[in-house]
Amino acid sequence: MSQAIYSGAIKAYCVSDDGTEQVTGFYMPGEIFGWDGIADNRHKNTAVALETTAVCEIPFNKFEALSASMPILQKHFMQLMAREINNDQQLITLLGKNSAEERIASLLLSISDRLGRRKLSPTRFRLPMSRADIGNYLGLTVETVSRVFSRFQASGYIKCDKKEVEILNLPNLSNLSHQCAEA
Amino acid sequence: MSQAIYSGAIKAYCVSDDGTEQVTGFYMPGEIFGWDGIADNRHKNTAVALETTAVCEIPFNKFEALSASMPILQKHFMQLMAREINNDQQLITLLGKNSAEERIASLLLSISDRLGRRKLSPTRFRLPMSRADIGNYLGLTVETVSRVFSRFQASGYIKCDKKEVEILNLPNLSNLSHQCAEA
DNA sequence: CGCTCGCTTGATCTCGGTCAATGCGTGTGG
DNA sequence: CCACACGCATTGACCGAGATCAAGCGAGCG
Repeated sequence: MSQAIYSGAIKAYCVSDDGTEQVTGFYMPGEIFGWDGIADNRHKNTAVALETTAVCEIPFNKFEALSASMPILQKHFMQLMAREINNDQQLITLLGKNSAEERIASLLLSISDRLGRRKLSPTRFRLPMSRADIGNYLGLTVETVSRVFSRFQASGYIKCDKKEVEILNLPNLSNLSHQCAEA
Repeated sequence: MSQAIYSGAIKAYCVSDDGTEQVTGFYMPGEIFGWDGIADNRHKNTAVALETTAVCEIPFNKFEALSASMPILQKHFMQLMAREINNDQQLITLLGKNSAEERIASLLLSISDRLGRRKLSPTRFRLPMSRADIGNYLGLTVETVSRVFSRFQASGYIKCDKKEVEILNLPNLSNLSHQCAEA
């Protein structure tokens, strides 16, 4: 049914019938993904590890049995699904209303924030995904992603070498991505 | 917790802290919305009726009690939530990868399809929402929405007067919106 | 009657997509 | 060990879809 990530990173994406991929999210340690399969017990989404990754499979039928005896578990899972919905809707806002710079600033801040919660450095990290994945996720081309990274670097917001990123000016970045707080 | 729509139509949207609105969906008779509130028992989303609308409120605590005694109900609701996630991810694809014409074609077809399921005419209907709402939902400006409607009409795909729409060439429209089948 | 609101249409501008070239690290085979 | 290819990232030049600005129009309403 779903999977909890121990270490590493995952990209989730779905392919439409015309063959194009849409990255729907990046998942990092401590996060859970794979809700969509519940709808019809057939995943429309696929997931690939972006680096060496350890996951914990949670089969749906096991979960059903468990939650019958533990109602609190059921509520917890519904909350996690609802959080997924909120995340998606945040992404929808990002794609519908925000510029390339705003989208990438938001992504960087989201990653920073999520790493911070896991007690990892929120200002120095390695992006697990490629520029192409970022572009796909944010509805941009590789070239635009690359240009924005360069521009951010020129402005002194970040320092980055390929996937290695250091956030230098967090306030300015979050100023760019005036989005609601991460769920 | 959530609401089932008897008649009329609803637009759901959320406002970010900078005050901008993002329409996250249109809901029609027989559909259910309001999942997001489960995450923290506080809705980030708001809903307004677009026309005279009758809804049925489903409070979360009632639901919890019910589903404890009826496990099948719980599964059913999780499936509905998962469908919501799938819908959102379809919208994400639409916003990230598709042109203005493709987005609007998809919306028209989605409405057509959903009306058809309720045994209403899938080719002649009245759009319950304004051009501005459509634009907000699809990440477009009012002007672009209006222009695309005009272009579709010029191409003989649809006939429309303000909110009254008739689909003349369904194959061509679905050709435009080469998207995966609605969940 | 005059006002506002929603919709349409036109003119212009701009952000980001497209096309193309280059660099760079890595793996592979001679 | 070197040559080459391949994937990924960067950068530049150009172009176009859609945003922005502006004007006009019909319908509803005080």
